[in-house]
Amino acid sequence: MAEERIIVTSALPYAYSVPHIGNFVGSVLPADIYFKHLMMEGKDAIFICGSDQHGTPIELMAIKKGIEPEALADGMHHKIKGLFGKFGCTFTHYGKTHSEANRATVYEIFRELQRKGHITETESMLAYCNTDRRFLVDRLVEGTCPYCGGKKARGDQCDDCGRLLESSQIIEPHCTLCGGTDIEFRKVKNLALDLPGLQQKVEDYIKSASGNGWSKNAVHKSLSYIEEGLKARDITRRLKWGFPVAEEGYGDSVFYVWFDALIGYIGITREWDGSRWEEYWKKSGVKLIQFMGKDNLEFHTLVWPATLIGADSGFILPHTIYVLEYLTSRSIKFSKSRGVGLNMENALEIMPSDYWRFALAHLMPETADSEFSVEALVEVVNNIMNDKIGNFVHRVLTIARAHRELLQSEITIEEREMEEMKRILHGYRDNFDKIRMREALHSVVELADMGNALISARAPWVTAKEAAGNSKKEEEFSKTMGTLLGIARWVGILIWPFAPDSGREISRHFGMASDPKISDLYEKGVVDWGVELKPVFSKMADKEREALGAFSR
RNA sequence: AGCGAGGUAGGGUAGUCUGGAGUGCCCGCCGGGCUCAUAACCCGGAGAUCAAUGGUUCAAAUCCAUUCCUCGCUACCA
Repeated sequence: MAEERIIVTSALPYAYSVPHIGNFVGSVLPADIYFKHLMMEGKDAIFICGSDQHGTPIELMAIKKGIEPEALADGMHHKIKGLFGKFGCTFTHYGKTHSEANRATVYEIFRELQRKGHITETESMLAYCNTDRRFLVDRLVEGTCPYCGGKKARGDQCDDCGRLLESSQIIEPHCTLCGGTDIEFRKVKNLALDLPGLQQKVEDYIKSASGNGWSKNAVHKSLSYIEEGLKARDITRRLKWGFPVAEEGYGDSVFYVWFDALIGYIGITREWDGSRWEEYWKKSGVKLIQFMGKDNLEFHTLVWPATLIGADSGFILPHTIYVLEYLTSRSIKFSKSRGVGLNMENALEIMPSDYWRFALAHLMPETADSEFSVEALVEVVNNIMNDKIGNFVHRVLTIARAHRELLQSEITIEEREMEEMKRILHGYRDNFDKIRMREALHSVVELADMGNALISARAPWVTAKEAAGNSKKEEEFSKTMGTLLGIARWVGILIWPFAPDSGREISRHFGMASDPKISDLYEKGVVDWGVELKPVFSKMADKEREALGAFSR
């Protein structure tokens, strides 16, 4: 039987600012944990992610800084890529949307959509600044709000009354780029994806695919959009930064950022391996599993499948669309649009990446928004990760080292305990199958709980004292420690997707050098006495709490 | 406003699809144990009208209806 092949993706972070921890926990972290699990299971899988580089905000920022958008986007791309690396993320390829491979893919898919009649035109009024000689997106037009008279209304929304606006409604509009008032409104055309024409096929697809572990939110929301009726969605914009649209009448347009960002999943795979990418994207039976935050829902459940269905070029469709909810916080601020608050960069200055990975996985908003606070973080890090897991491993290894002469060279787990461990392992794998990673992590905690209970019940430190000249006690001690060391070894292996550095550190004590596999659980275990023993984790102290406190609201 | 998702001990969550004793987990609280370990660990206990109201049912946290509260989406943001 051919081995199942899997593509894991995370929503592409926008290369505008450093992602905050809410962004991280909402897509890249779950995707990375899930991918690591697949690696442990020995699956044929790749993990694709990268920078979403085009679009208005980056173009505007570049204008403001007086540099080329590409330079800006590439700079941020390298920074973000480096940060994910520091957080232990192991992409098969972390690419970017502004690449030749993606450009080629975008044009190919566009041509197919066009050839098959899925591209229509839309018309709208758009502000044009005669001074800057460019079109102005709504938010670049400011003036007086027609409803409340507020002076700082932007073309998309009035901050004073909160109403959504059209830039043409603004009274006395001026351009925020040059400050001038020489603005006129011109009728512009855009190319659009004919979603109404593809709606039926998308609906059929959602109904057949959503059984594959889609979140409730994703299914209900998508079907509700379909019930309302999909509208054509623009795929072009009057901007300079992006892939130019090589069509008559669209000389000053580029493809809209969402269009090439979604196609970016394919483009990035192609950038990774120009000859093998089709073995992933165009082979039936390949499972595409996509992670994203709920803000990205309809792009992935509706627009993206519609694009692939419409192009009809043999592309696979998403198997599982896994939509995470939000990490929210009343106490700590993190905002991407404003670029303030606790982001991935300053998080690392507070604690090592494993602490964040573990704690964020424990608080992961899988089924509902989850509340993030200093107290919640301290609780997970200090009580669960450190006291339960770290301390368990440490105390077992300490006892073992103190009475090394009483132990057999090979770790043997007692039968009854082995059954219990297998039960926990079954839960762990089962939860990963269902993509319930928070629950899977809980199985690791359960294993440590089991170990802590066993160590109390058996009190090996007592048996060790009684073992002098007593072969029965010696055997008892040796059996107990075999089981305890076995549990500690399992903890090191199973914690790896969540906290890879710590998992490896624990595993080193058991002579394991490379990244673990599930099959390693049943391999002969030994203890490497040569490895220096020190606590795996430490608690968050006042210093770390204060550092976090600096990001309080 | 419309559309989605939530509201379960003091706090945080799972359970809801497929109804069957309030069943589970983490913290906190109370009592006990242990001294191998990082002031850690183990055992036991108290604590919940499962948001509210009405309905279906032998039986409702779970199904239906209505109401209230929270979050998200409804952008020429991505």
